[in-house]
Amino acid sequence: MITEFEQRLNKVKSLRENNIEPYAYDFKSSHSINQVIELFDEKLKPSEKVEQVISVAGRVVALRNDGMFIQLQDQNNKLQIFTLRKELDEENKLVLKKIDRGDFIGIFGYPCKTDAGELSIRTKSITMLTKTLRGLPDKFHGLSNQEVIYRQRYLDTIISKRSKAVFETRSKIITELRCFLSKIDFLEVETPVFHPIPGGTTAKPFITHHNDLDHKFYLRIATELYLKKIVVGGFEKIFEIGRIFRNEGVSIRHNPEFTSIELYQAYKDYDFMMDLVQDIIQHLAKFINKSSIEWNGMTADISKPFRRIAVLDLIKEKTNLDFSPPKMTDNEAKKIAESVGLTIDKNKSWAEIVELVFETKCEKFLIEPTFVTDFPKEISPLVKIHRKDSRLAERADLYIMGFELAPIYSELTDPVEQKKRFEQQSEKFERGDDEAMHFDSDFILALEHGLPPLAGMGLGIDRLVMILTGAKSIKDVIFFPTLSSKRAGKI
RNA sequence: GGGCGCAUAGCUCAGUGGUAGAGCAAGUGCCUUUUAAGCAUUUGGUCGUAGGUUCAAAUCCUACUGCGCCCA
Repeated sequence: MITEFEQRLNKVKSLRENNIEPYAYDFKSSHSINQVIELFDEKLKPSEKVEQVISVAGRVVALRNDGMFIQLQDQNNKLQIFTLRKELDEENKLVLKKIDRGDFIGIFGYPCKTDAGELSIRTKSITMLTKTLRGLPDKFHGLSNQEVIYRQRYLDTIISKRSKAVFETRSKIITELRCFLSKIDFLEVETPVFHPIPGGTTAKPFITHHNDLDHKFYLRIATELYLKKIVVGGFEKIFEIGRIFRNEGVSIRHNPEFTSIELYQAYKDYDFMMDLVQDIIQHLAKFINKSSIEWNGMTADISKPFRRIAVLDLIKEKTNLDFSPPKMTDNEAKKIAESVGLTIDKNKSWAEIVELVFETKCEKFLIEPTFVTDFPKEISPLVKIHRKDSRLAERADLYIMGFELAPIYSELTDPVEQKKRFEQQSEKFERGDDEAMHFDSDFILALEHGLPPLAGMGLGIDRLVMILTGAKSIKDVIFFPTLSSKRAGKI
């Protein structure tokens, strides 16, 4: 009884016995596969050959006719290798014999076309670059086991062109985002991941511990408060792209660690920031050649100006419920919400009810890009009070495809008001709301030194990549999504 | 957190109470300008884990683990 793994180990041994090292140190390719295609594909007719030796390297993804035809794959493309055994010396024959699907090889040979007209390289010599001990997934069906796709992403991206393209696009989007912001004079900054007090949003944090300081730290749930301190320090246009950690469930749109960009510009308000967010998203979409996007069976045009509507108007539009009368009590709000079948806890306030009605009755209909504006101030503790309605805050949330993509604020700059809001949040925390904000006196101290008028936004990069690439799950745009560490099955 | 579903060979999957199967991959031999190459042949399994029911369990039941989907 001998397993495939052992057979391959034997091949390693056998190559070494013949003084062939199956794990090479380097290989000098004269051309990438794309270059070979570009230079020779149109030039050659079926059965023709060029008398020029070139070299290419890559991974063997298919073997046909007992190794006579090999599909070689490099980072960007595939190319056929055509080998006539009788044209090889003994050493090369041995290497060819030992090649398995999955191995990395280097080839010296002549560009040619087969009788069937496929561009190939006619082998002069073969070098084993890396011998694999385990085979690739099924060449026709690929990988279908989701768990293996996530735990062994490398197998997925070897086999699935589509999956690989998603990650390439992700990288390009982030690079272009930096480039775009740099051109309009934003400065990229970095702030701590370890926070003594979790802040900047309402979410459950991860807790960790620093041994030497013997101190509890939280992994950041937002970058907001540190970034505002940087603005206090004299920086007017800044952003940070970084990992955020939230101790919450995993779903098609939530990964416990995800990448966000937060961006702040001094002397501006949320109206300005809505324009900027729209510019950024439209620019990135254009950059990857998309004017409309498809996601989960829905389509949205993102080339037009995004709709802007106040949350109270939106609720009116979608449900016919009116929560806008100026002196509406919590109890009146409760009755209105219950008239459409919602169950409302006794202690819920008008603000919380408005939020709930929006989330349950409106959110999912926001397919086209929409800025929902002017949320109740109570549920927006870091946001300036609306200049025209003291119940509301100058906050806008961008929705696309039925989910939230970016919150935008006229940031609260009044230290006394901020202190009051923190106190309210702390009370909520004391009452058992473990997502409520903590009181952060360091942040208040910074505000007391003066934060200029400030517009801010946060954008989930993973979600942006999802909608721009059509990926159904956030896990499809994260190389290694968070999974439980216990391994199922055998590997 | 709740509900539903899935877990069988390296990969993709059949098998629903009675001797564990196929295709691909891998080994051997043949063929040789193939396109999921072909022909012949061989190897490969603690049927996720632990219990239970049964003369008999991959199959039925329970719990657990992992993954997926839906809901909160």
